[in-house]
This record gives sequence, structure tokens and C-alpha cells, in this order.
Amino acid sequence: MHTIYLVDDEVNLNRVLVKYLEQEGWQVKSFTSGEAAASAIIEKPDLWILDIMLPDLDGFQLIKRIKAHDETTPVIFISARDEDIDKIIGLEMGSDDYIAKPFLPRELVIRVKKILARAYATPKTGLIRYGDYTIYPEKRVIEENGQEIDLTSKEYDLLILFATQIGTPMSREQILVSVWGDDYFGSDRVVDDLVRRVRKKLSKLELETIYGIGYRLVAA
Amino acid sequence: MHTIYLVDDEVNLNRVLVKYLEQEGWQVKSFTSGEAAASAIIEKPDLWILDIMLPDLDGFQLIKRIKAHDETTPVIFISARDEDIDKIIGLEMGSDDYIAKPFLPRELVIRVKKILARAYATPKTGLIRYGDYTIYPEKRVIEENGQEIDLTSKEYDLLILFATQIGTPMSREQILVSVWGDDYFGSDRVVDDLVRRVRKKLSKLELETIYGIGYRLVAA
DNA sequence: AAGGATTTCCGCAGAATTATGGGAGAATCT
DNA sequence: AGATTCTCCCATAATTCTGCGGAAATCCTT
Repeated sequence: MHTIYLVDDEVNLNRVLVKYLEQEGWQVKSFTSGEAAASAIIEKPDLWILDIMLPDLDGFQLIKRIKAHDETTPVIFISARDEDIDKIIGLEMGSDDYIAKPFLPRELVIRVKKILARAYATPKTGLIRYGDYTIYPEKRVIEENGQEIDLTSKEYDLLILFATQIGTPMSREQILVSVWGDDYFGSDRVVDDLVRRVRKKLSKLELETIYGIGYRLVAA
Repeated sequence: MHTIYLVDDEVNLNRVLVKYLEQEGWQVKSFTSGEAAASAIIEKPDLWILDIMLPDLDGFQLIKRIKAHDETTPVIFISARDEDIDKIIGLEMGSDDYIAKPFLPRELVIRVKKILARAYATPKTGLIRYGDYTIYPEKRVIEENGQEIDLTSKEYDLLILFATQIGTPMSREQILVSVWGDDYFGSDRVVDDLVRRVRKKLSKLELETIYGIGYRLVAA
């Protein structure tokens, strides 16, 4: 389930949009001022929907802060003013989509779905970069500066697990389920072993140990 | 994997576009001047994206040189000026598509996908080269330096499957469905057998075993 | 700083997977 | 029909991967 933060000072529209978005099963939090929204950036929602015109901090300033905090967080702009729209497109504010007022809530929902799917789907196509490494998920290949590195299937599964969730700590339990499947009943020490093997082969991967918890991949 | 050369002197836009294009798994090289780009024509990228307005050599001169070098290389123009757009459409500069600024990176990616698909679709008629081998898909024939090699029908099906997906690992399941059809219920070890026979006949084909996964054809 | 808990490191045996050789039956060709 | 090729499958060999025990190192708490 995804969390969506909505920022729009028109309370009526705000209320309507929240209703529509919640109807899709998303968890929505709404703000009517830029400052209030800014202080919620650390909560890391899965998607931001920003109106450009806001009483205090405007949408452009807001997106800068959001992207500064996490480059990958998707943002959708909404605005009524043509010059804002031009600015969004022309200056490349880093938004993932925009929608011009007036619009049907239905339309917004469609865009949100699309953006969420793209941002949080394991990229079957496309690639993942991590420092000098380039990962081609669909080819089960990882290269270091063009030089392919051999990984066994479990090693690769682990890599993908972490590479698609950079920064998120993973418990041994989670790793076991993801790599071994939920029908594995051996010791969870095998995870340590697998981590060790991956670290050895991919020495530039910052696989951090979280004592008593598990592991996480630190952003490059 | 395709290589795309991008020429645009607006560094900001340039950087953003590179990011988006790389995300799709393409290899991107970017230039901020026409002269720099011109000297890279011999490197034969799979696609050029050209801004019209450039400090030295403009997009129109650039496309002439590109097409002179290889008529078939696809080119996409981008420009902000209406008169450029008119010129592109009216004078038939040989571009395969154009896109007016401002635009969303997403939009460009869609066009690029379309152009690449059109230009580099594995031709049903036409041939595939792999090292010393030349494959004529429509004739179901493969030659090694002009010398035809006999393959049985399943062997040929397997070859085509891999040759059209070079580098991508194929599970036994996928191979079974593709070569035998989805109504085959025997053991999937027949795949090993088929691979063995193809390897024997086409010894220069790097059909790699991926332990626990399946097989893949390594790029020549 | 000590002590217990947790993690890392190491090597190897056995488990799992794949390669190979050969044979029987099916399919195809003459 | 007979001959030839093709396909499937089995048994065995070869290979690769992985789990485990235990020792060493590291981390956290007191």
C-alpha cells in the first residue's frame, strides 16, 4: 500500500482528491500550506502531488527540498496557470508528471497509478546504477565499468533485493523469504554467508551490517 | 542495447535527458557542441538526438554529415523555435521525428523507443550476424563463412530464440514453451539435450549455462 | 575494560544441477 | 517398408553451489 502526500490550499478540491485517492486504497495525507508539507518530507511518502501556487512555500521550492532529500521520490504537479505549466516543462523541475487545472479526479488517479507503477515496480527493463556498477536486472548481469562479474543465482537474488531497496534495512527473515522462499527451514546464518560472498565479489557495494537487525545497502 | 548520442548545449536539459535515457537501459553519450558531435559520427551510434540551435555547427548541418556517413541512422530533432520546426517539416531534412521544446523527458523517451523499434526491429526478412555465423531467419538457414550448416527444426528454433535475445538468460520453462509449445509435458531435461546438440554443431556459439537458471547466448 | 552477544571468516562435504554417452522408439525420407 | 535421422529419456560422471560447524573478530552493554 502506498502513501501519497497531497499539497493544495484549495480546501474543497483537497477534500475531493483525498476521497478519490483513498478510494484506490492509498494512504493519503493532505496539507494546505507549503511549510506544513516541507516538515513532512522526512516521512518519505511514496508520491507527492503538489499545487504550484501555495500561500507560503510554493511548489517549485517544495520539489527542490523533496528531491534534495530523496532524488527518486516521484512528484506530480498540478496548476491552473499556463506560465507555471511552461515552467514545469521548460525548466525541468524534476517532476514526473503534471496536470493542468481544471481536471477530473479520475484523470489524476490514472496518472498516479502510472507513476507509482513505474517508480516502484522492480525494473524488468532498464538498469540500476550503483557507483561503478551497472546492473541489468532482466539479464541477471552486473558489470563494473563494463567488466562483467559472475554471481551465482542466490548471490544475484540478494543483490537485486538490496539494489531495488537501497537504504532500506532488511532483516534476515525478510532476506530468507525473498531469496530462499518461505519454505526454507534451515538456520538464518546462511544469510550472513551469502552477504559475505556478495561482499567479496562486489567489494564496492556498501552492504552495511545493522547489529541485531540485519543488513542494508547504503546509497552509493 | 542501443547507443544514443545526444547533442544539446543546454547543460541542464542535457543532464536530465541523459538520466532518463540511461534509465531505459540505453548507452548515452552527450555533446554540447556541434563540432564535438561531428567528430563522433564515425562511432555510428544507433540514434542521434539533435538540438537545432547549437553554438557552432547547427543541427541541420549535423544531420547532413550524419546521413552522408550512413543514410539509415535515425535522427530526432529537438527545437524551441517555430521556424526550425517548420523547416524540419517543410524541407524534409531527413529526420525521423522531431519534438518541440518544451517537452517532458518522458515524451522523448517514448519517441526514441518507437524510432528504435522501427529502425532496429529484428527483420523477419534480413539476417542476423553472430561472429562467423550468418543466420537467414526466413530461410531457416545458418552459414559459417558461407558454408551452410545443417540444423534440425528444433535446433533451429532454439538458435533463433537465443539469437534474437542475445545476452538474456532463458529458463528451461521459457525454452520449452518457445520451442516445444505450451502443450508439452515431458521432462525439461530435453532442453539440456537440445542445447548440447546445438553446441556440438555450432561450436563458436557461446551458449552459456547459468546454474539454477537456464541458458543464455553471450554476445559475440 | 570485560564479557556476552552477534557477526565474520574459512574450508569442505554433500546437495543440487548440468554434461555426457548410449539406447529405444518416433518421425521423416526414399 | 526400410533406412536414416531425430527426439526423448535414462544412468552416470562432472561440475557448481550452498549450508554448516567452529574459530576468530567485532560490536554493544554495563
